[in-house]
Amino acid sequence: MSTSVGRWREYEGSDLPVPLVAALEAFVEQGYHGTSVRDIAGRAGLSVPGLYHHYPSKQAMLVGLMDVAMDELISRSRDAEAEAGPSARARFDSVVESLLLFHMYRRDQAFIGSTEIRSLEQANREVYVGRRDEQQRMLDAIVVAGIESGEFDADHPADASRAVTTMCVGVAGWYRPGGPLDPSELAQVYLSIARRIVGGAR
Amino acid sequence: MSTSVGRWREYEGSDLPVPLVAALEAFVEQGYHGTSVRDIAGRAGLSVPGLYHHYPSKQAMLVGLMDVAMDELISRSRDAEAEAGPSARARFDSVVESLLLFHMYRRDQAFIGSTEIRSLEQANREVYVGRRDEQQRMLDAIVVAGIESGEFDADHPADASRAVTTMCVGVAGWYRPGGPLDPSELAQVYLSIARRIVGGAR
Amino acid sequence: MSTSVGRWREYEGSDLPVPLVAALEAFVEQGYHGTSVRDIAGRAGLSVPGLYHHYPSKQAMLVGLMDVAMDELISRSRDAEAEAGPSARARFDSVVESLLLFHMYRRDQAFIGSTEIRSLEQANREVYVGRRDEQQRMLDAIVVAGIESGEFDADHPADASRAVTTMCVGVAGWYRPGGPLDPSELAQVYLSIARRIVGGAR
Amino acid sequence: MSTSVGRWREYEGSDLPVPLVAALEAFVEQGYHGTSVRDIAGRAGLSVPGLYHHYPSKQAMLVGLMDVAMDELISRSRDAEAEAGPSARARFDSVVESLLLFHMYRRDQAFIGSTEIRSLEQANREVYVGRRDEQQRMLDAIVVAGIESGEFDADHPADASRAVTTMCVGVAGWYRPGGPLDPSELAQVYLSIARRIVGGAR
DNA sequence: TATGAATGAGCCTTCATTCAT
DNA sequence: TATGAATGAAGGCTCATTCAT
Repeated sequence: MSTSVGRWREYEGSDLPVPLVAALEAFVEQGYHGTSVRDIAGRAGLSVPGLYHHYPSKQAMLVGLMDVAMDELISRSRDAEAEAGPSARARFDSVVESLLLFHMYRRDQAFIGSTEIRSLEQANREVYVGRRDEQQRMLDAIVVAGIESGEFDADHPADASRAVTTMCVGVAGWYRPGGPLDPSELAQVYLSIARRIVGGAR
Repeated sequence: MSTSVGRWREYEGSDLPVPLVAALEAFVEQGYHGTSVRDIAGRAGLSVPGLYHHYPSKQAMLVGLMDVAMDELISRSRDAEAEAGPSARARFDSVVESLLLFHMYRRDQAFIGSTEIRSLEQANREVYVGRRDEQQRMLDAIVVAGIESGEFDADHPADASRAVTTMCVGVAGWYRPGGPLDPSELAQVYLSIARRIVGGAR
Repeated sequence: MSTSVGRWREYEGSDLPVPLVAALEAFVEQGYHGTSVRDIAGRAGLSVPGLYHHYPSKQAMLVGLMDVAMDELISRSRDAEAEAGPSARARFDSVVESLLLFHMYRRDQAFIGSTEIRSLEQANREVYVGRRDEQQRMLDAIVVAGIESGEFDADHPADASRAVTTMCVGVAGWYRPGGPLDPSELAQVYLSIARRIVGGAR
Repeated sequence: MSTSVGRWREYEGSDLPVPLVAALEAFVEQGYHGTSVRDIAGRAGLSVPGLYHHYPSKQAMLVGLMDVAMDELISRSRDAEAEAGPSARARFDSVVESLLLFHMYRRDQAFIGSTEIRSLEQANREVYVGRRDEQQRMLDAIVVAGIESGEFDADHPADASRAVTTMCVGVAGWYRPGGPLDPSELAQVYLSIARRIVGGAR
């Protein structure tokens, strides 16, 4: 998934293949180990071997799901940062907004991406965690830069950065479309909280 | 689990029965559905029927684990609030500190308490979620009180309160004993972040 | 497969169709039931339906393989016998040599022909076993004739004949090209053993 | 299985556990890969998990079967050789008779032991083939000793020894109890053939 | 002719749970 | 109290085979 700079705020329905949509739904409801391949196949309108024609294993579906989500998350947050220009505050606002939007518009994928890491097999997990940590370091660097430039005044930059990420990821755990605020409004609410966490002049 | 007022900061090893300790370890590593009863029995040094002698089902072990944890969390945070006196800021600090300490000292139980809710059977889940929401409402009320009294200045009290809780719960996802800061030091770091979220004079 | 009289000693590469070569390899390595149609198709460089275009079923491939082998075995041993003239000893030598050569030059086919009989479906098995028994009777008759004529002195003609056949068939179980003796030399070694089994003057 | 010297000729019903008897029957009829665990369980009068309570895998049943058979074969042939005293001819007669009796009285186990080697997993196969080769070397050594002593006059000792073994093993492929000759009579017939193969004075 | 996609049936294995002892 | 033995149901996955294209 790649978005042009400026398009990181725009979301359409995910173009996930039908079997992955089915797997995603099932994993969200029941967890990876609580979901049977038969269940996924049923939701996808396929027979079990029909499903295996597209994915060689249940694990491959989880990996596919998590990879697509991580690709999109990284792509959108990079675009957001690139668009923001050099100021740490602008980059922080842009990246945090992109994280928040992603965790609302891609709620289910984001939820699985944070709760099913332990269900990845060793090798897959290592790759995934590496990418996630890289993503975290992007925000860490912005916070550190903002403190060095005097734009932020957090006492513990790494913890502040982690708290912001935790909050953004947490959104995927409770957000449901159809509430009183739409995603961009909610994003502003949580962005204002995130700004408080890193501090500095407002 | 009940603590006297004033003792909510003190933690000893959990007095969980051996089978629940075994189940807890397994659930943390592999998740509820990824863990077999045989695995739990093996970790507990029991035969499978021996385990069933103590708990009627795997689900009962999960419920037991989550109930014990929620009992302790509620008990400690009530004690913390009671000890703090009437000021919203003092109550906020006390309760948030108690949440943070609990999520470090009872990391595994807290982790399971937040990640395996979907593995609870319907009836058990309803009861548990009710208690969790009640716990959340305790912090919500403090935040609202602080805003009304002018102690806090958060624009969106409910979201601020949820952000604080999310951050505290998130601690259980990454905290490991043996880091550079001990739990009480780390609690101060995150408490300072929580204070920023609700704002107001410092 | 048909050979002119006098050519029963001459072997070229088997002209087995590609899919049967693939099936043969796989059956030798893994057995009939241990081999999947996908495996055969892969070895043959065909898609699965492409393979089914040539053979209607896996069973048909086994039958094809065993029929070709039995055709060739019978054809060659008949030619060998015909060439030998009337003497029982000459016919014995000729037929046994042809058996030995066949089990070396057509080692894999001979191996499958003796180990996968139970994998033939009832009707196919009956036909195949009938042909194999007919082949055995050919050697039996020579041994009996040799005893009646005084050329052989085996005490138990049927058992001697079976022992000779068993030994020849057994060759397909261990012979590998590239050893110190070439097939015609090895055939002489085993022919000398066969002669001892039926006995008589040397 | 261990037999005292002198008892290597005596056979009682094999004391194979019920599940192994069931597996043996099924493997003989259908081959290892052609046999399902359900089939074995059914023959054994057990449910499938009941069967797994006793054996951890289908492969373990095959290994169990082949190990028991090889243990008994080695034990009996060693006893037979020990009993025979120093003469090569006496040792040959004794060992070959023990091989023949074993392949009749333990026909099915011997049959599986020679036809399902390729169904053993790598590691199991290596161990098994090592033991089988060791067993073959026992007969090889006797034949060589007999040639050196002048008791035998085979031209190709290794081939003669292999031919004898092949013949003995082959017996398991066709022998059925209830024929005109009982095992000890049949053993004498085949022993006389084996003697011809190694030759020497009679 | 060739193949991507599909499937009913079945594979080996493990599940949570029970019960006689 | 504890456990060896057992089981119905289900697990992930593969089988031989088919068919629309």
